[in-house]
Amino acid sequence: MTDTARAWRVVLEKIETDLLDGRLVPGDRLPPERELAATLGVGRSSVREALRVLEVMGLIRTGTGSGPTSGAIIIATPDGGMSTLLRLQVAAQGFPLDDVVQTRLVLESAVVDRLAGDRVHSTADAHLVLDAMDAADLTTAEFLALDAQLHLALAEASGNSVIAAMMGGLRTAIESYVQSGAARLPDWEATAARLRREHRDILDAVDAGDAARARGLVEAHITDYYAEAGLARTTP
Amino acid sequence: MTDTARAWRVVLEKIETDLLDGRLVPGDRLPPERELAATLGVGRSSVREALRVLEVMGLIRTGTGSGPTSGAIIIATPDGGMSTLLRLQVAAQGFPLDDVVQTRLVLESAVVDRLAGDRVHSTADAHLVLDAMDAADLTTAEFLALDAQLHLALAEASGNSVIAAMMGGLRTAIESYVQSGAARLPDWEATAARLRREHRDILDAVDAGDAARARGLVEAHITDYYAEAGLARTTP
DNA sequence: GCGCTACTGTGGTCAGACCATACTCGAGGA
DNA sequence: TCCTCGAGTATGGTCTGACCACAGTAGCGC
Repeated sequence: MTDTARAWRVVLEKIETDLLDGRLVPGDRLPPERELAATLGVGRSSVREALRVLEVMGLIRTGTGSGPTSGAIIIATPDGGMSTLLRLQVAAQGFPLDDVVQTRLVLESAVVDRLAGDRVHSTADAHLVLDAMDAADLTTAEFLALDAQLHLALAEASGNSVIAAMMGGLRTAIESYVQSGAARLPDWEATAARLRREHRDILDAVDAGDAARARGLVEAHITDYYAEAGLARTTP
Repeated sequence: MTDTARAWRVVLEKIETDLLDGRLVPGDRLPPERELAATLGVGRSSVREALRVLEVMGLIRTGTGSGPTSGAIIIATPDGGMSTLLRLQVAAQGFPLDDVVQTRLVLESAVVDRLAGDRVHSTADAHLVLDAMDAADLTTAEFLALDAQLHLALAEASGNSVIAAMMGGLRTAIESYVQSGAARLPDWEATAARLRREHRDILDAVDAGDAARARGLVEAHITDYYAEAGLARTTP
């Protein structure tokens, strides 16, 4: 029965077990598609379908030509895959916008909480982005991009790659909604000024080690913005 | 240049924009592969690569034959895709085990916090699983499966589908590690008894509306178990 | 009117071909 | 000897066409 299962799944499982057993580690090259197909007794197109999944999920990178940079190479960079998954699910209405925002709230609160708690990690990157946001000639899109970068910098500073990937993905998933929400604001400049102030306050609280205050500020920061832009309920 | 980009991406983007614009909604059927290929000017194999990605991500379900259940149908069930993504990333060492456990901690704390806070949601499902776990003749694997089910029931009770999907995925991702960790325990029966007790305590706190206590109990519950099984650092 | 059969439409898979690309290696010249 | 350049080769990217398995449907014969 197993051999009647879908051919591409065979390929996927073979690679997954190779990963689990340590036969494949990041940096390794997979066998050429034609060779994989012959080894597993499936067609090359089935191999390609499996590789396509792995590529979108951020597990491999493929390169044409020959030499060390060609072929399929294990990379394991989760950001892209998480973004794609969340974005598509939101688009297909598998994830309500509200739930995405609430989840962002949970994760971001946890991030600043931890950052403020154990002062091991540096917020230097976040400060750099913060300063960049003070430029006066930013378009709305540029400002929002920096905003996303700032929140992501905080997540990365906390040192948890899973949370960082999830936050990046959540942000990407609702990016188009954030853009259109900003366009609906009555006075963007005023909002931008407020956001800048709130960002500074949050980072101040984090740097001061005041976890409770940082958490409260972050929650207000996110909740207020989405409410103001008409993107989500004010209360969960 | 964009039109010389990868053919399967064209297909993926076409479907994504159709979803975003509401031209496709859950329950709809996609055009047949051959028709999609002709419409978009790509080969059928490229279409199939895109559909494979959508299938693994949980956006579509494909069926052979003819009639209403055949073809590719939009379903938007995120659980499978999230599980696959996290499982593969953990296998490929893109996500350290510690980070997965810590993220689970963050999400689960938030879940019980919210459940205890606004008493709108019912914990009836969780109680059912809890009772099932009292059966005396459970194997380790069965107990762990129910354990996973219990935690997932709590996440679903909180009403946030994103968090529920993430928690389910995180659990799946580390399932094999949890299994092998349980096998290393000196006295499984004693641990199981303790876990049962902790589960009851957590649900009691939730039902009593004591958010702070529920949160503390959950954190201890998870942290202790992983520490005992030698799967993660005790402190972040 | 009923039941069976052939047809049709769908995804699943494979084989083969061709192209673009990027490295490799050797021949030939400076 | 060393450099340069061109042919060769290995790889992914794509398309085409073919065949199979399966499920519903229509039409035919009784």
